[in-house]
Amino acid sequence: MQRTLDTMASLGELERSVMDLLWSAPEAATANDLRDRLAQNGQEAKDLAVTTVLTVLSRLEKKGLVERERGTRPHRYHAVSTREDHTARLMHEALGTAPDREAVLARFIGSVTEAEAATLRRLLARG
Amino acid sequence: MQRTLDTMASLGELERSVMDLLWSAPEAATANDLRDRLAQNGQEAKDLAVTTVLTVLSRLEKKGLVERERGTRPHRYHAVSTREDHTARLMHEALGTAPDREAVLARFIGSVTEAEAATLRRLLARG
DNA sequence: TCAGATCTTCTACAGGATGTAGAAGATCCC
DNA sequence: GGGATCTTCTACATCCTGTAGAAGATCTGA
Repeated sequence: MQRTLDTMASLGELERSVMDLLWSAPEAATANDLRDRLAQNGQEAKDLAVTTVLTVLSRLEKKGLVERERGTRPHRYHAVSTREDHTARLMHEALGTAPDREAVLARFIGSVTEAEAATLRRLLARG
Repeated sequence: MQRTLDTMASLGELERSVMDLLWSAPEAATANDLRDRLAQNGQEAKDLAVTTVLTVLSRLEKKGLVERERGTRPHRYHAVSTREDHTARLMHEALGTAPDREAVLARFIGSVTEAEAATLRRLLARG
């Protein structure tokens, strides 16, 4: 069963952890960097083989979420887009799956906090 | 690997097709109804065994997306929530995965059509 | 330059999710 | 009661993800 574009966006747990690390650090990281940081992640600390991290990075690369610099010797990896862009795109993809987008937006607005609503008003005002 | 709540929301192709049928018809449907409708779906017409449809329905039930009326003899199935509610919830879940929700909303607004932006303004105005 | 260290790629396997459906058990109607 | 209809159980294939060893590639100090 082929995964369509949108379902591809759903990441596994480890894939997600790696993306979180790449997203929260500004610098491109090596597989070893990531391995070490994963080993020190408070609650869900994972002591993984570097090859495991490399495999995950390759898969993320194939999914288009990560890019690697092949020039440097320990390859360096970085997220292709910011977490915010990625998340916004996911939201947009979800929105796109429904025929009546306005109705979806109506429900969505209803489920948003007042603070978020205020943010939205502000963003939509100067637009 | 346990699926978290949000990843559970990502459906397979057939599961998605069945949900689409349940969402677009007002009446609760039997497995046979659905089987027949799947067999007449223009492009991606699928000629499936009824048991296949039943299996999928059971799985959707387990995921909380579908409810079945056990009273009637051919059980009747219907979606638990509307497509719009479901989609809005997905969007909200996506939003929840990012620490900086406001930044996500900003990107999201940027990717929305003018018509949708207008809808949002209207919805947010009377709030 | 060469050998040990470091790094990457290949290959592999396990477990869960999904598509698919037959066999067998349950229920209904004539 | 018995054939027809319906549901549940069981099963298998494939894909995705987690996980990592083996083997190949590359680098670096002596």
